[in-house]
Amino acid sequence: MPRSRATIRDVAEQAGVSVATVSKVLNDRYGVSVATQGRVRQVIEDLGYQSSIVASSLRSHRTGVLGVLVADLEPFSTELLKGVATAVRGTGYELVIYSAGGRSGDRVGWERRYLSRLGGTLIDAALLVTPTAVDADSGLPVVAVDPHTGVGAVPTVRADDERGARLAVDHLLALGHRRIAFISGWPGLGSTGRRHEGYRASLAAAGVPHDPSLDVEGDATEERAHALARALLERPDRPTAVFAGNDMAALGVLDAARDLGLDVPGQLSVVGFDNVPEAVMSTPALTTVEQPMQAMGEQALRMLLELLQGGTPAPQVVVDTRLVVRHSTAPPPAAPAPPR
Amino acid sequence: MPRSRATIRDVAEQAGVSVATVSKVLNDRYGVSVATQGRVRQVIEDLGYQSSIVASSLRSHRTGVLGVLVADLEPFSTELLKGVATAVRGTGYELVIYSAGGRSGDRVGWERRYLSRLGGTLIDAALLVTPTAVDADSGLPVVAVDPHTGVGAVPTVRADDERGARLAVDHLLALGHRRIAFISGWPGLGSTGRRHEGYRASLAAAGVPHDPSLDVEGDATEERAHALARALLERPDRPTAVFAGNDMAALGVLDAARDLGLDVPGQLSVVGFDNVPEAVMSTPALTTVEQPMQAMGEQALRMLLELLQGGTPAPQVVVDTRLVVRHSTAPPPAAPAPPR
DNA sequence: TTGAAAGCGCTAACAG
DNA sequence: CTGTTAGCGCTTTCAA
Repeated sequence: MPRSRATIRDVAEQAGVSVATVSKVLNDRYGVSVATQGRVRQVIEDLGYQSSIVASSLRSHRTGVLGVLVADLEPFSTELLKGVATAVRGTGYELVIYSAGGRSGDRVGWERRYLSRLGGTLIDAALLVTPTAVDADSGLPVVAVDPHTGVGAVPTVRADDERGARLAVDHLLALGHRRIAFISGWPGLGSTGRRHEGYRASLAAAGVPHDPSLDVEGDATEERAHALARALLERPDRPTAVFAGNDMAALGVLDAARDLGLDVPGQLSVVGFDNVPEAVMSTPALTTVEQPMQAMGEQALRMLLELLQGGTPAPQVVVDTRLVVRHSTAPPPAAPAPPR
Repeated sequence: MPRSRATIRDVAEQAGVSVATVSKVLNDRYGVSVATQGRVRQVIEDLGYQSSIVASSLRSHRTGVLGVLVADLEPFSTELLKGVATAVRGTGYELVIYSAGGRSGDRVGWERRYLSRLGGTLIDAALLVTPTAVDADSGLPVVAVDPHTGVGAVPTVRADDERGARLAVDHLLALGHRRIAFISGWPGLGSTGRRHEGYRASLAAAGVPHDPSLDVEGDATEERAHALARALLERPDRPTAVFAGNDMAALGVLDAARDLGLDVPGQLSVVGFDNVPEAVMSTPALTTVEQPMQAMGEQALRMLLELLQGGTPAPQVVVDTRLVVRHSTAPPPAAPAPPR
């Protein structure tokens, strides 16, 4: 009985063949007699042998595993991962996920380090979720989902954030709102910038002047949005609606409103962005802009596969967003009837 | 300029030393002059060199990475992972997560295969979340969280499920309910069995006869619980309360009640188990039994670390559960005042 | 203080 | 068809 894990050598000895032969049957290579093959397979079975991914990839420079690098495991990345997992099924590739664990300190360094320590030996390609930077010369096929601005020539999948934001703000405007605040998502993220632009554009198109004091910078946490919203809502000239750069932030706004005894949507309308599962379950259910997170994950993985096969995927795939009206939006208090 | 990633050889050449020396400075070994050290570090910097985890671990049999194997990325495992990520911070270990992607087909095989292909070469130890089976002889330090029944001599962390279930059912009984249905979680999971026992025990202690037709087998999906609950609630002698084996199932019950126009908690009380984030956000907010998922993740990782350091962690750590009463439970319709 | 050499477990020519 | 020979990139004796 093997004390530690069996190696290819153990199998070779037991089967009375060379390690090369074992390697061949392992990899379904040509040139092994059926008899030998059977014998070897039997020994493999008996010993419970499993080849070491590490050793084989070190030699063959192919691992059969795709890496996904995420900054943290939160609702957005988790949804995305579900799509990634779906798309990888049946491709023969396996998936490993590296999470930076939310530490935001050394994002750039973390991504670089992982990419280069793993690349070529541990993973064949990588999917980066909201990466801060990507070296084009990492030598590894890479696809990014919603990267920070300035991330270079990497194939990217992202949502049509600007349009989504306009949809959200147009909806609020159509309800009669004029004082519409914006609490942004993570600064630096491409999507954050585009959603902000959509907000400004929609306001401008409606001839509503932009009030910078209603336009604040948040991140993707409920806590921060909560604090920000509180400050906004305690003002005498408080907004009648808040558009949050992502759902978690919107949930924080909902909380802040509850704290202050403000009825949503009676006294305050709130719109989010993303449509994470949590948005459906809030009280009231959140009106939000949906970006198809799972589909984005699937799409990104497909592009990675294409890259792996030597193809050239589109440099940027933009997926549609759509407004999902639930119960956190209504006309402003004492508003004129909305224009029809 | 290096076409592909720099290797230790490139560094050695550039610095005019041997690879052995580079390896020494890389690993902070004794016996390198300060001058050489500086020179080597400089070259490493210049070349952007990162040692390959794979190659180094192949030789040293130590990787510095801990693996977490999860069947899927759902609310429970995700919460747990947050705790794991917290506990790993500052230990010098890195974390990689392998997800089977929810495919339930070949769970046992998947776990074995991964454990043995990665063990010793890719990960130093593994945390298994709801594993179906663990070979004691995998040769790798392993800790399990809420394993299936029959998983052998592996250190385990789990919640006090039976007590939690009793808490839930006692609460329902105290409110005056007598017809209390149970929709279980994944069959086979240890926690599922214990929660079921708690349900039976609580009923028995109160002298309420057990009605097998109210005791059905679910899993951890909203869909299945929805269907099951629908069937239960359409019966003329429908239960006045449902205790679900996990929150996702409870959410499915809530949905089913909504479909049928049943008011919760007015006409039906619902209790879940886990207290996932989604439970707070449902309408009405879910009364549920909390198991400290993040803490469980932290605990499990600490045990793994202890194992790694040659220690002997407790064979089983059982963490407390507690009832969180929110708004999905109330006395049954037309019930007598609850006994005080 | 340094480097040469041996090998981790495996695959990839190539020769037999 | 099968085995021999060379490594992949790195760490680790052990001599120099």
